Amino acid sequence: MEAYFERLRSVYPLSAEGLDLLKSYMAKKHLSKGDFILRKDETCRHIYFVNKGFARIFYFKNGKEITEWFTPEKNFCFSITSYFEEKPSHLIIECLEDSEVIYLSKEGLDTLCKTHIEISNFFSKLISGALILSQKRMDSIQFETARQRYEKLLKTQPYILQKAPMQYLASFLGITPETLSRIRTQI
Amino acid sequence: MEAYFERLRSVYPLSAEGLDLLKSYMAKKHLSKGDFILRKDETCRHIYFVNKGFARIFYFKNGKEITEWFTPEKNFCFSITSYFEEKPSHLIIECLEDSEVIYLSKEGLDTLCKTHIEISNFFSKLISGALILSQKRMDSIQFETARQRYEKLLKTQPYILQKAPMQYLASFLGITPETLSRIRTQI
DNA sequence: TTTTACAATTGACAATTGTCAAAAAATGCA
DNA sequence: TGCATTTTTTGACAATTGTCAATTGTAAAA
Repeated sequence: MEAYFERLRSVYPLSAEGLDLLKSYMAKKHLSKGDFILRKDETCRHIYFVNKGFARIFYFKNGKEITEWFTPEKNFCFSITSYFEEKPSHLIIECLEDSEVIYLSKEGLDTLCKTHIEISNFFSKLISGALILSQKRMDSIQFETARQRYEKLLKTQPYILQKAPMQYLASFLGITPETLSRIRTQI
Repeated sequence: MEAYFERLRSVYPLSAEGLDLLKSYMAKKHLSKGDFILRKDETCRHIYFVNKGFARIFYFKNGKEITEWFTPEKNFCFSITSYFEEKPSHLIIECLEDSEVIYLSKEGLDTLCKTHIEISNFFSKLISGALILSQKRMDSIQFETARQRYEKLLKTQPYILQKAPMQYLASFLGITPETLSRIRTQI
């Protein structure tokens, strides 16, 4: 069995039948560094699983790129508002490395959720996980300094610091590249 | 039919049977101003619906109260991390007015979700709504100034400004009461 | 290798916000 | 009503961060 099936089961313990159902709505794509998983103004109709590689989620604010999140290997990503509200995405998801991405279609997932309670529960678990992440990140942004958040990143997700350019990290932390540079020299 | 049933159906169009199932796990409480819906270190075992009144969600950071969110009438609230991870809550939910609150038990909801696909879909819709809210608030916090957020609040939820004391609003906006006071004189 | 373009750092200065103290205003209670 | 308490506002100053410009470093292309 492929590794990402195990990852799906770590979200919610799906039966073999449940996995097969999901599988019928999944597609694997190989993308190169710089390719887009989700383009600007495209409606997000899939949940993406970065099986191999590394991606970043960003958008433009006053002509500048703002990095919102990174997606390391073996993690999910999607544009929350575009997906649920079925509107064009202001978020852009880009591969920072050559990547292998599994696309799970919203249409398929919605269909399965209507008829299969196991899939519906899987989906609940998936989005409640996203909700917890979102909540923790919000707390972090509002009530920690940029330095504290940088240090936390250094401890908990050092691979992000290794893979992502400073300018992306700076906008992710909500500060300018200059300020990040000064923080780094003082640690 | 009571008004909050209609509100539940605005989240997801439940059948009469579905509503009855939920109803059996709901309890109504009347609380006074200053009462707690959720105490510190208590595990959040319900989703709360503020049918009448007004509540705020806050926590302590370095001995100071930080307001995280307000819950106006006809809205839901709960501690996301405490509820899903079943851990003691660092968040406190307090009534800022005499309130009528509907408690929907996690235990009941979990039980129903296992066997009733309609309830499972209702729950998915409820938490995806929370996820969208969380996402939008995160964008707002990270990439708007305190003044922009104050002005947006003034436009979209003026009742919060009327009901909540300045000090709560300040910590909600992530600034000091002094800075909020100065912003207000300049608008 | 050299060139070129982009990324990261550094310095000087401006703008914003926080801190602390005090005054003014509002609120609750006897 | 009047007093006590709390909240909000104001002022002075310090600390932090942003902006802009210049410099250095790095990596891909010629």
